[in-house]
Amino acid sequence: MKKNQGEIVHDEFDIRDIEVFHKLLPDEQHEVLYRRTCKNLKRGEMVYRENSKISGTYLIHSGIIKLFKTGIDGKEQIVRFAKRGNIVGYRSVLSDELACTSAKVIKDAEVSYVPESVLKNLVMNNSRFSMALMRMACHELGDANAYILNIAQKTVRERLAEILILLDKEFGRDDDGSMSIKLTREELANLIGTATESVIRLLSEFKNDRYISLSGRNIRLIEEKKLQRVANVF
Amino acid sequence: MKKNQGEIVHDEFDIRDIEVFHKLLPDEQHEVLYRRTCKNLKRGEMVYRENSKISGTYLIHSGIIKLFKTGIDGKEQIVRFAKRGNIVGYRSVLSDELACTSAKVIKDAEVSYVPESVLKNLVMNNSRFSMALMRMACHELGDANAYILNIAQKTVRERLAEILILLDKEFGRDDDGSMSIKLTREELANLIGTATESVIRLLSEFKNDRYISLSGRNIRLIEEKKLQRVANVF
DNA sequence: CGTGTGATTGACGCCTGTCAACGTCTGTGG
DNA sequence: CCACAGACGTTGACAGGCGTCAATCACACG
Repeated sequence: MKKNQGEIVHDEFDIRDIEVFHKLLPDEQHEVLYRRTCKNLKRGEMVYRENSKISGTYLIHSGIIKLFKTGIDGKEQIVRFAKRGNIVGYRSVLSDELACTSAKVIKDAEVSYVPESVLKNLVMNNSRFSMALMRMACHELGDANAYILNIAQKTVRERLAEILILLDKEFGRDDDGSMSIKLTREELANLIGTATESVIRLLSEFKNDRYISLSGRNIRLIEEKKLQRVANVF
Repeated sequence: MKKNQGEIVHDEFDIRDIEVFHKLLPDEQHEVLYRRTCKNLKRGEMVYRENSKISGTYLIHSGIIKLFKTGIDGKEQIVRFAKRGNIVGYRSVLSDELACTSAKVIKDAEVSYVPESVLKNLVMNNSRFSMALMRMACHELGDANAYILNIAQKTVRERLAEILILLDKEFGRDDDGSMSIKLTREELANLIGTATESVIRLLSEFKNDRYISLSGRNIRLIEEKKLQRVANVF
């Protein structure tokens, strides 16, 4: 949202960023606006932690959040990213369970926090909204299933090639042509379920093969077609 | 379910088997009973296929269904089982997507089929039911995330030990003490994401170590504690 | 009794995880 | 401005887990 010149009042974000909330009636939207809290979060900040009780849901207006589970000896497993338009934490709220993932900011983010009671009221009273949420959850479930297949059946090499293509598509590119999402090698490893060193080796292999170019955390896809072939996608 | 008093039609199953339908009002339950179709399915029969349009959801009254995705060169990846009380196919119906899995009968099953329109009407009109369904979907999403962590970070050996414990717990045991769910070695492999031969080798290893006993597809857990340790669960 | 599916076992080797050492960069504090 | 610490990236060496291929066995079924 824009601020009034000079005075920084309007650090409130536009609820229309979040598609699923389009289904709300004007009154309901106002209710949300009234009850929500806006926050600016910097890279590295935690949004919530695995196994904690979540008392509300977070709407992402900008930036990127990673959702991950913590495994043996603290190794993270990223299960999903959330960007503008997504909401996180709703799973725990709606299923009345503890958070099954942690959420951490990857790219500075603007989020608004909507208390549990508000969300649940909306679900109970507005069936169109409820249906939209359900559709979202079901879609995510489909993604998760696809993810399981990939990790279970593909080699690390294939998974890395595929994830590069997916991330490039989902988050777009910066002006310089590099992928907009910047991950550490470790985060890439935690995403495809492998060791950091393996990611490094495979990335430089792709680089030598001229499939991609590297510059720090910036990755540019040069030969997407060939990456596709490596990824074994049909 | 009984129809007219006295006359009992045996090929109709009790809707109360499915917990989420408890939220329905009497009228709505009757609507479901009136519109549903009962089926007996034998091991090996397909319920629906991946990438097909699903026109309704299936309620499982007895038996076991496996849900799986088909990967490269046809290798199956099992993502979930469904048993008495579960419903399958609802994900595609509610998200208006093609089926992201195939469903196949593992243990002879009694299912009833409820057309899409009926399910959607219920969701739109009964918010308590809708909430219950949502809760179910969200819970499944949590399961899927946990599964991703397991496959990504654990060794085949650990995954096998863990899945044996989980299946034993979820499906119970027969009179002879063997796990109630009988899977082929290949299905076990498709569940934990490995090769059939690896499952065979590890099973006989567990057997030699006296953690389990084997007799065809019957598996009995002898030393669950030690399996737990192998599984690396905390 | 032939046929087919599933279970086993052995051989082989590559992919990948682990360990260790080192290089690079950034921010901090003296 | 430099030194230092700490996070991140890179490279090499090495072993072993696990996938693949192939042959054989076990068992059910028409």
